Amino acid sequence: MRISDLARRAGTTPRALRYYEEQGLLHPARLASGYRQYDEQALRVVRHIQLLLSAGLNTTAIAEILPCIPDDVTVLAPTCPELLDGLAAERARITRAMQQLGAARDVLDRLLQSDPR
Amino acid sequence: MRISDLARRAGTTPRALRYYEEQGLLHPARLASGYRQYDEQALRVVRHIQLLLSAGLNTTAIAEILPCIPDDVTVLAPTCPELLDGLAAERARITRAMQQLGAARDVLDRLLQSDPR
DNA sequence: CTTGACTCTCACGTCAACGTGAAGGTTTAG
DNA sequence: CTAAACCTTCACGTTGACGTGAGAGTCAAG
Repeated sequence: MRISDLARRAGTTPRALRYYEEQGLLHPARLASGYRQYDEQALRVVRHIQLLLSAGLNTTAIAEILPCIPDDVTVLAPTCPELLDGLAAERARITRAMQQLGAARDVLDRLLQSDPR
Repeated sequence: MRISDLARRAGTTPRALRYYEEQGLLHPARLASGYRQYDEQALRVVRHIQLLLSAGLNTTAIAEILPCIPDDVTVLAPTCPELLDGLAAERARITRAMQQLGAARDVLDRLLQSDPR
């Protein structure tokens, strides 16, 4: 699978995929021509990257987490133990972010409540 | 109340407060010396700004929303009707963001589940 | 009346996740 | 065999919410 195929299937751009590789998140094989070659597994990895990015993790944190995410999603990983503290901290950060989003949504709801429609 | 007092009470910096003013979010009075003078109400406004910023709204959107938020929080605002669509869109965006955060947290939870402690 | 802690207004720097050409090689359909 | 449509590697540009001095005025205490 070539870069723009994967980009299309993941709903992103070739540039983003090259950037992920530059940050150590993807490691595609290379053809003799230099073209990047992605396998099916790469699509799931990219989806994980997008999810974690949208959760506010940066590429550095994701680079540490990704190797701990098993290929087969139904099987739990032998979690990298040195990351547990960091992961718990990120989890707490996400929970706080969700609470803040909820509070912000409540503010908007107070305004939308008097909707004349 | 001077700028660094408000900054301390709001857990932010003078620079951020000047930036908010530059973006039209705050309108402090000025002393003859040119010093900014903030009233108690300003603290609540700053908290609203922080909340909405953390929810992913930019200063432009917040500048439109703020005048619709009543001083007395217990009273609903006569909502600015032209903003309803934008507010609803932001609300939807926040809901999606919360869902993505939840999904990302689930990913982390799968990894944390095998915590040996 | 001076010193230290504020304050003011420019104005450039930062950081992360890409966007956007530039200049050139590769693949594939006709 | 050629032209379109890919791909490659630099490398600089963008965006938003500030950080960080620079240079200068202001205020409160001793």
